[in-house]
Amino acid sequence: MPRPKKTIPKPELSPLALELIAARFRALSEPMRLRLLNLLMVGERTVGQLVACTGSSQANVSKHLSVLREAGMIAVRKEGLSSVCFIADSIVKELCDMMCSRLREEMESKVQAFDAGI
Amino acid sequence: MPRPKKTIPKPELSPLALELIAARFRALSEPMRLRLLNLLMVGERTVGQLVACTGSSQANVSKHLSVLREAGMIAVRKEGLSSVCFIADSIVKELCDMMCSRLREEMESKVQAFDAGI
DNA sequence: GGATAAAATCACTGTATCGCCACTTAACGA
DNA sequence: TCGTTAAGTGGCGATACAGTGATTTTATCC
Repeated sequence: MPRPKKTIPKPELSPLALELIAARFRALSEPMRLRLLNLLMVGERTVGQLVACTGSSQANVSKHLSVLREAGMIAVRKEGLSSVCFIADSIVKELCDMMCSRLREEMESKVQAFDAGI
Repeated sequence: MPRPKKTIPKPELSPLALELIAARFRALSEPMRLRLLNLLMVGERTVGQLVACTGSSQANVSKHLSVLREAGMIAVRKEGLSSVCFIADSIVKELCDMMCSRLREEMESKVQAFDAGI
């Protein structure tokens, strides 16, 4: 058997699958959470550092981090009093880069259309 | 100049960029919209067909479609009385496939951990 | 023009969530 | 044990959004 994993025919996604996928996209659907992820892409940071970087309240940052944690996108390591956060899923960077470059493409094509006199 | 496009250093995303990226992920953050996109991946469909396939109300489907349209993910072509919807951005399939396979990986690894006796 | 069908839009309700404030919990040091 | 600091949690008000029903717009046919 050369192919132990059968390719999924994907006739239709189950309600559970839809909800799980939606939940992960939902975690990426808030600017503040994207900002936190963007900061964490540089390197791991404590919650306090993220609070300082964003200028938001500690409670708010903590809540957003827990959303990202439940979505499996970040993980937390305790170090003394601090909690060190880091990206736990490489898909985060891929997804954001993909979306970001796509937006850039679209905007540039709009500029071109504008310049072309449309 | 071999590199007319400078690579983006990405020190930090602007608030506008964050909002635009978040908005696109938000469009993918609802099960019903994912379901509509999933149906459209098979081929183009009229609004009425999508209403029939999903079993949801016409008003609801119409609203979700307009969200997807504003996000640039689908486009609509008028054909007589009907509006034919189709995927307008190939990134949709990429993003959903990526998320879907990642979820599958995670679940399978959980099953393995379970079988291993954790 | 009038009737009909398809889709969009409006008005409304219930629910979810963002941000803030206050409080609690957890971990370290004196 | 007490005090301090870091982070998590619960409550609250405002806002956003999903879903529904009713209405309006748009296009076709008679």
